[in-house]
Amino acid sequence: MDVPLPHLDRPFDYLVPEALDADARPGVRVKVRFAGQLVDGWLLERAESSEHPKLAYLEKVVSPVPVLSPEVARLARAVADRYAGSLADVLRLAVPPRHARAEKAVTTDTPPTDEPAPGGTEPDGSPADGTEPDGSPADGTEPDGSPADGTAPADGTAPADGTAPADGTAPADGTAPADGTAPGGVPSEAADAGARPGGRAEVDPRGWRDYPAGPALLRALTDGRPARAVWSALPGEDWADRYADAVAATVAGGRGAVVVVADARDLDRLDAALTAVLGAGRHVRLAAADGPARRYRAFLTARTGGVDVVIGTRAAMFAPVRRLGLVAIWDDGDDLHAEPRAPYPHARDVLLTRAQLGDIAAVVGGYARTAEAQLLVETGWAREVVADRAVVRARTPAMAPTGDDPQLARDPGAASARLPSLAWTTARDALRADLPVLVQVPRRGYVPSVACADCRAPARCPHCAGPLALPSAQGTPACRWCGRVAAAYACPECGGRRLRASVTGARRTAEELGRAFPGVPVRTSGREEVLATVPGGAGLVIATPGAEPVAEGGYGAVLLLDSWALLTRADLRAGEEALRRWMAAAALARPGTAGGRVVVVADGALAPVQALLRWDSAWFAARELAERRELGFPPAVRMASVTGAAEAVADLLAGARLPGDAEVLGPVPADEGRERMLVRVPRSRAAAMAEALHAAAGQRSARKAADPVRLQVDPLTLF
DNA sequence: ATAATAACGAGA
DNA sequence: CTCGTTATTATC
Repeated sequence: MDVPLPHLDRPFDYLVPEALDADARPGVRVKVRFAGQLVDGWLLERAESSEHPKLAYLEKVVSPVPVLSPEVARLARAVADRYAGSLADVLRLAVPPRHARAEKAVTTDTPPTDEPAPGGTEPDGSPADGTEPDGSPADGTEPDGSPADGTAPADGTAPADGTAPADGTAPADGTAPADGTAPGGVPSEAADAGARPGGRAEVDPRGWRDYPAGPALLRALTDGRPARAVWSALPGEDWADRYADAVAATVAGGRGAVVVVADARDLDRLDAALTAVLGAGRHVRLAAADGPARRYRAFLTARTGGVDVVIGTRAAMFAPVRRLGLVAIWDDGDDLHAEPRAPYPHARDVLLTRAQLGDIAAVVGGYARTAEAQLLVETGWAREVVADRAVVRARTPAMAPTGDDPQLARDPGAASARLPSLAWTTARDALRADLPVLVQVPRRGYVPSVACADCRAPARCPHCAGPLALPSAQGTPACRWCGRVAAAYACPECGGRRLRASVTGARRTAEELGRAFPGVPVRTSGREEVLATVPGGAGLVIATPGAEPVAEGGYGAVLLLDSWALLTRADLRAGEEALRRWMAAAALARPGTAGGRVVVVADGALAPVQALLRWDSAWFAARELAERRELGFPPAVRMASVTGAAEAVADLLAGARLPGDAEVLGPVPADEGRERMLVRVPRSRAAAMAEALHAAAGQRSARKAADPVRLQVDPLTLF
């Protein structure tokens, strides 16, 4: 039922009129009369009988195309359960809005039928292997709204099933759906592919040879084994080519792939790489930015089996792909991978859930490793694919930290105001060698902190020394930590009373640098205009994080400015995020042996800076994860945030039958007068917490509680 | 939203 | 004890 009310998050039975019998197949959109009105819904399965005494008739089959595949239906249910959300909400994300013209175009090319055999028996589902994608044991209850007892095997240890791969893959919990059937109730072709004896085409591992476990990973993909990898890309790595290789290896084994990237630019790059490797017409791209018609067309092409490879932004994470054999995500630390609509699933988690539910390989890749990816490695759910230190050293640009030079920084009139001398000389040398120089500058407004307009000292709260921020352009500055308003701020350094936004935008920086290096062409790449590539000769490129163009032959120098602004953000992920952005920029520099240099304007003793200098984000991620264990933050634990009007939040939590070991923290004030409470449980209780919160939300919606409450599981920002 | 149903209280 | 009103709950 396509209604978002949590208390209606379950299937309802309807009679199928004779006239609709042929079209009424699992996966089609339908309209039904519900509580007196016509509502949209999904036909999940056909059955012979119903428990319910008096059934109404199906009103209409919206379209005979079974857009919701059994695999995706099962995935959507699992994602809803994980995120304490409703199936309807997830399906809204999983199946793009119908576009009738696109549907006509695609379905006249291709017959709309494929694996879900009409009238096929539906297994009762939930093989319920007791592990989560992160390798932690799930607790006993599987709140999938499905059968009878609702209990799953409580212990997370599944017997090693016969298909457990020897190399490049995780040990222990590679559980297959017990009976070898796909969710659709037909024999899984995937299982066939895995069992088929060798002799298939082998794909050249190319750049994967730089990683000791790389060739084995590709072999596993071709052999149809569910390898799981956390990949730390080398600097200078052409990640899109590597993913194209991985997809090609999967396709060579007769299976399909889904690859998710963060933004349109990454998608274009992957698109090109894939076209080069697979040829045109073997894949489709699925992105909301491509428009409803193209998006739906791509979706249907995949759904009807026209292609077996889907790439895209997070809109593609639910893409229906036949015989899916690989899910992959690039740069999983990018916050664009977090879906902003309820129930706020993260692309990485959706893909990993998908890999877990089917016997599907997974690759989580990036230059920088997230704490979440580190958890996959530490729990043994995935194997790391990393280069040897010697190779890393050979590929890494020469890196150096440099402190902010107070003399220059205090002289706002100087053209080089923001360039410490090491950064300046490094850039000059690269330009003299006719090499391009990349300057990474945080986005204006990214860090809302303010500084003294006269001496540029960061404005700090007089009470707690927290960073002051301007809520709006003309507001009164307030402390980000304690919330006190600093009405009459006076700079402790120089006594100045005027404040300014402390982070200068890319345009301003471009002007300043243009003056510092006269005669050198300056390009900017940022929010308004993102450049994909720049030519190899001398030139300055000013880019905000995520918008750095690739330079032909690599940059001679990369300058990472305003680093303190990234590091002092009041955010749990500040360090991880800073490292991710630095590595993404530094990866575009030439290797040190070819003259590539990176200067980061930050204290070299800081851990994220250390990790950058050594190109060792695995070390940093392990440290980060250890710290989160210490503090009790995700991903070491599972957290949920409950946001809304104070009474509503209290009401929901009062009605929630949380697991005994749940901790309730807060309240802390949230924006617009609402407040936020956090619920924290050990990972083993994650499912129970989600179910309890979803049920409590159901109780509230059933009695039509007015003020809404937002439930978020593992929200990206905690404070 | 709306209908069925349970709960309640007043008057016979 | 019954009827009429109101709160509650399920909605195929």
